[in-house]
Amino acid sequence: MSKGLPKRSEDYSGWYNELVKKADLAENSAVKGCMVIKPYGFAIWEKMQQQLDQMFKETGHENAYFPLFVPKNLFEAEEKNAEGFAKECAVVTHYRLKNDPETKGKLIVDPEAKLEEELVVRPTSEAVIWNTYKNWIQSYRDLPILVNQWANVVRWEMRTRIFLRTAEFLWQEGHTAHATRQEAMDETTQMLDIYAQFAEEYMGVSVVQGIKTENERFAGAEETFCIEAMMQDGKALQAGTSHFLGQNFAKAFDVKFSNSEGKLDHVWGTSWGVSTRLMGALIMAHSDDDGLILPPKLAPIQVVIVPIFKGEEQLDIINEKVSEFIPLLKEQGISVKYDNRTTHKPGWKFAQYEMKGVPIRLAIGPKDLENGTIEMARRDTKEKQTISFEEISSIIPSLLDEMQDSIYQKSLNFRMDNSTKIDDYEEFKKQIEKGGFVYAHWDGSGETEEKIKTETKATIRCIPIDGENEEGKCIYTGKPSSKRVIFAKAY
RNA sequence: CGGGGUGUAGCGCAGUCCGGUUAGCGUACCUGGUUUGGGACCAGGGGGUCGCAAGUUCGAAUCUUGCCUCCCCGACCA
Repeated sequence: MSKGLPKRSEDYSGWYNELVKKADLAENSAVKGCMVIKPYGFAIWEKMQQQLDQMFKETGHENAYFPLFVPKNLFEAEEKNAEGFAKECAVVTHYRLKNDPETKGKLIVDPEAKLEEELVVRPTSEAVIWNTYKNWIQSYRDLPILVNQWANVVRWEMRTRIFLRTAEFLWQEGHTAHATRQEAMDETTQMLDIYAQFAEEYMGVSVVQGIKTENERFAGAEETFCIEAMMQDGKALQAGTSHFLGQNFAKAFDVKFSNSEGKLDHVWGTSWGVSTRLMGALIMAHSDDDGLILPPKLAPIQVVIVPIFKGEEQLDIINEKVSEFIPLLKEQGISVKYDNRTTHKPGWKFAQYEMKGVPIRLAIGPKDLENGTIEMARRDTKEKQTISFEEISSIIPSLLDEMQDSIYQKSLNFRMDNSTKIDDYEEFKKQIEKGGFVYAHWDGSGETEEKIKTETKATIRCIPIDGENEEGKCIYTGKPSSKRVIFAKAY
């Protein structure tokens, strides 16, 4: 492994690509557009999953699993949804291979094994799930249905990037069905809140909650809510979406129920998801030129201990000393790794664990044994301090909390510092070039949105939910507007 | 999908233009020794279908054709 990363300031995307590899998170596979998530990267994803899963269950959701394949006739049932995804679908057309009669040892697709009904590899599961819900729902007593699935999906993207946009990715998709519009809308916003809470409290990433414009809305939804995060290069990253589906899918799949008055009505739906893209957000939001910076709550290893020693006798003494306080940390639910391998030098280990973003490093050597101390270094600020053995079990947990908070504050400050209100189009163009979120007035038309996008590459990330109503003029057309929206270049 | 670049040991690269000894270098790896408070040093060693396939040639990493990967730019991207 070669040393060092490209500098963020010189080559941001090169920095990201190298970091993903050097921190052992993931790598490109032999399959076009598909990644291999390596154990260390997957451990972070598992921590995210566990936390999200818990939050879903606390709000009454259950996990289930639906098929990977969607028969084409089901897929096309909801027209807008089908149209929106059609261009990026992988399609199974045959079910058998056979030996190539012309070249020994090669296989060909057996032309006689053509499927009568092609199967679409799910780019999202609304179709197959709503087709199933049809059988599950007869009465208002069957509602609500609150189901989530953890799955993989495939979207045949033209241009891929590890974690941010891959042809196959892992995600969760919640699909709920409700008796009333209000209840479905409440579900939609509840899940958006959960995503925002997860991003901020666990990932330490500050986000804006908002509503997508019609152009950016999920195909088949009546309204799409999202959380938008800002990366260190000032670009936006959509970190999660929650869709109010109205009765669109219920109508497309004929999902009706009798209400308490005995009248038939279509059910109301929502769907919501976050994906392995969150890994990309986590990496890009916090890390520096020395490697990954992980928020303690999602770090697979929270504390690493590195012994510094000459000879086996010294190592034995350190081993013994360390074994005294490791249980005190583990008791408190802290994950600790003691790396007393003799195959690598301390300096090498320091650099490695910095690359991998381990929040706290403890180093203990002969000097410390003499003084009854240990050197404690925090990854985010690189600060080191010497503490006594007695203090370890009390200082570490509070430092982890402090780091979690400080990482979030830094992200929040960064977003604030790079958010500007602008009312002049020329100035707008300059600011978009610089990066960050630009709050500007917009006349509400898709046409204007499209023109601004063509001229500046900026898209409307969202109409912020907590934005104040404020009279103004559209930055492009000068037409009246009642609220600012967020423009930014996005991943 | 269009334009550009790229593919040679685990990783990073040179060699390719102008075909010709045994395909090199750094790093990583293995062995031995000295080391160990920020990516150690010395000596020795192993590892290659030169992206894949076909062709030209006495001879191909090098030339030709086709295919594929990854990266950058564009289009596309709930």
